[in-house]
Amino acid sequence: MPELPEVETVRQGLLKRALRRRLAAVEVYHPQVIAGQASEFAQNLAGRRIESVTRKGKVLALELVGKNGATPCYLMVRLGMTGQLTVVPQEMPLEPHTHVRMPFEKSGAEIRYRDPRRFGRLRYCSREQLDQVFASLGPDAPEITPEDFFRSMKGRRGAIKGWLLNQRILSGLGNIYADEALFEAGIHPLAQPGRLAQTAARRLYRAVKKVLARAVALQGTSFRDYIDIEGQPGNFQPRLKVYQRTGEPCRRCGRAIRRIVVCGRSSHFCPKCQPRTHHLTAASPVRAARQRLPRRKSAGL
DNA sequence: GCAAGCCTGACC
DNA sequence: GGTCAGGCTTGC
Repeated sequence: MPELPEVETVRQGLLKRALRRRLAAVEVYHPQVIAGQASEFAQNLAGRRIESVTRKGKVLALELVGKNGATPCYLMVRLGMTGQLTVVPQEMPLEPHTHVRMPFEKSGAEIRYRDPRRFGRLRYCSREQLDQVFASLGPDAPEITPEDFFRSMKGRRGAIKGWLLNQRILSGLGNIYADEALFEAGIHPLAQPGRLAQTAARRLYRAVKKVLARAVALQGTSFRDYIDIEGQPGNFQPRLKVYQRTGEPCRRCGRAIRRIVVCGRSSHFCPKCQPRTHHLTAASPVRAARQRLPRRKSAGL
């Protein structure tokens, strides 16, 4: 699952393999992965040259300029769950679920977008539109200051796990690194951000940065689908302490790792290293009742 | 049937 | 505004 370390690895790969390349053409095989009109997307990008590749959180942005050096435009990429961007020889047979091809001019290579579950999106946009999307995201997780981090926790009563996953607060964490950071900090996924002790909040701040830095250094984590630009998997899997290790012994204390669902996401934690303190154990009766009843669909009724 | 990121919409 | 469930999708 591409989270910040995986997206950053892809960005670095694009810098190496796609920078200053001109797109000879843009072919879309599955318009569903394009935000907006696929024909417009293809027409606007074809013939342009990749000038830079930036990232905020899990969002990638390729800056492209036309031949006349007119206003640059942007190719925004969200990989979703199973999205893969690769740079491969044009003659390489198309893998199943390849939705977009962008062959380079004067090079035998091309960029391909493949995405079996099609949760990812490619979007053609202006600088203003890109800025809008970036502005809607909280600070990139490795960049967030302690002041912003602690301020955003104030008064928050929902689960810390959901808080870490909220891209408007800080951007880049997904399920893997949220679980890993909470383990690193010794905090239970249901703890309340606004009620964390100062020491715990500080541990979490450091844990987020540490876990992400390590994962970036190891080119990310590959579960099923993630690969980098060259098709290589990441190397962080052996360093995972809790994620997808339900029932296995904690690497710190030996207790069996547990799995619970928090905010609809599976959450893995060590019951001994991440004790259930600093949060209300009693749910309010109203909320408990709401959770018991499946909500009715609003459409179609 | 579950996993995931992101969006929408319901509820307080 | 905060919070969270549900839906999308398909390979395992």
